[in-house]
Parts: sequence; C-alpha cells; structure tokens
Amino acid sequence: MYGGGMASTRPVQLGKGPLSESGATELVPLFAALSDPIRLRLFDLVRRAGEGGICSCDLTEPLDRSQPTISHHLKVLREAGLVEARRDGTWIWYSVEPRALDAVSRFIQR
Amino acid sequence: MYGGGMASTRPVQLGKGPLSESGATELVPLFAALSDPIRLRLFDLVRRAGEGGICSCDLTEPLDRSQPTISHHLKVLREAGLVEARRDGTWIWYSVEPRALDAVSRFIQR
DNA sequence: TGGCTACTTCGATAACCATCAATATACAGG
DNA sequence: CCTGTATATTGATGGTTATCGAAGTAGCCA
Repeated sequence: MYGGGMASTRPVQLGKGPLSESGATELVPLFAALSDPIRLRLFDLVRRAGEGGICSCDLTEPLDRSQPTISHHLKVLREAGLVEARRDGTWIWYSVEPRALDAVSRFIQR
Repeated sequence: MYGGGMASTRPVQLGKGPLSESGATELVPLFAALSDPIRLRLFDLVRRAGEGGICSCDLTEPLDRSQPTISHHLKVLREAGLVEARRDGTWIWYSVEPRALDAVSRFIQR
C-alpha cells in the first residue's frame, strides 16, 4: 500500500475552454484536502521536512489532535496525491509528492 | 452591500517559520471556497469574463443548479474575497477580485 | 511466543454543507 | 402603486466530515 499508486489520473486542462465538469473534479479534491486547518499545517510540516520526509510520530504532537485524527488527515492528503508515505520498519515517513501542486499552479495561471 | 469591504485582512505569511494557526485560517477559507465543483466552475466563468464581469443571470443556466443555489455559491465566493459584485439596475455583475489568488500563489511558492 | 511501539480502522456523535421550494427584497416600466 | 424580472434569504432535508475512544493490525526485539 505505501508507495503504491494513488492519484493515478494526472494531466488534462490545456488552458483552453471553460472549466469542464471533469476538469473541476480533478481540482476539487486538491482544494478540499487543503481546506482544513489541520491538514494545511500538516502539509506545511511535511513540505518543510524536505527530501527525507518526516515521521508520523512527529506530526501528532504539534497539532494538538488525537493520533487517530492525524492519521485520518494524513490519509486524506495521501489520497489527494499531495503527500506520499514510505514505511521504514516500525514507522512511516511522509514526504511531499513532487508534482503535488502542479494542477493548482496551472489553475491559478490561466 | 455590493462593493462593500469583504476580506479585509490581507497580508501575513512572510515565507518564514511553520504555518501558524492564524496563517492557516487565512488560507483555509480560500481553499474551502474552491473545493466545490459548482463554485470552481463559477469562479472560472467569472474569471474568463474579464474586466466587465458577467451577469448572475448568465451563470445559473450553464451549471444546472437552481437559482438560489447559485446565489448561495456566489455569496461564498464573495465572502472568500474571490469575486466582487456590482449592481447595475435590476441585475448584478460579478468579476474577479484582483488580488483574489495572491495568498494561494504565495502558499504554493514557499 | 509475547510484549512493545507505531499506526490504522471502526463505531458513534456532533457539526457542517449543498440543495431545493417557497418566500422576500430590489429595481424598472408603466 | 402595481406588475414583472432579477437576485437574495429562509427553512428543511439528506449527505458529508471532523473528532474521539476503543479495538485492530503490523513490525521490532528479546
């Protein structure tokens, strides 16, 4: 599961016509994933951890939420294709999916 | 009311430390406003209308939702500071708030 | 095997959200 | 002032989401 292929549908949206229904459904999960304060700060923490990533255990405490809640939010970020998880023994390291914000970036510069 | 000052709190976030709780609460409403397919397409339609804006009446039909629903979503976009409304006689013209996506843009390029 | 730690899933609850029909407000023309 | 058109607000409803505690799974080590 970890490192497995989530968010497989990549491209679309060639800067042309009005945002199609399908074009919208590509972007909505991204925005939805970032529209929660806990997830936004989670993503920020993961991003500033850089290449090596950050351990899940280091994410629970600073956000003042229960561990299951953090786990839930990390799952949302994963399924949105924003972060990726890599298992190393007992614990799991999160890092930013490289092309995570590409679609958002394209949307902004239209 | 229309043209009145919404989204008055502007700046913050100088590319420095971890995303603060307040920094997150600045971005969350923006992402939340864009995390609905109807609103996303609504915003897109308004944006591609350019300077002059687009009449509310031209937004109801292409999105296949009732008039109250569109009105509701436009209100959300307004309160998020993404679009502005200008009344002209009987009808109302929507256009993109100039600095609408600035905060999102800054967030992406950190 | 057995116990420890890290993390996920389940079940429940309360808060929130999208949607519509109905109703209300605002403006323009007669 | 009355009528029609354009837009907003209200009230209700069904669906989704954030949250937690409790229970489950997975890997390490002895």
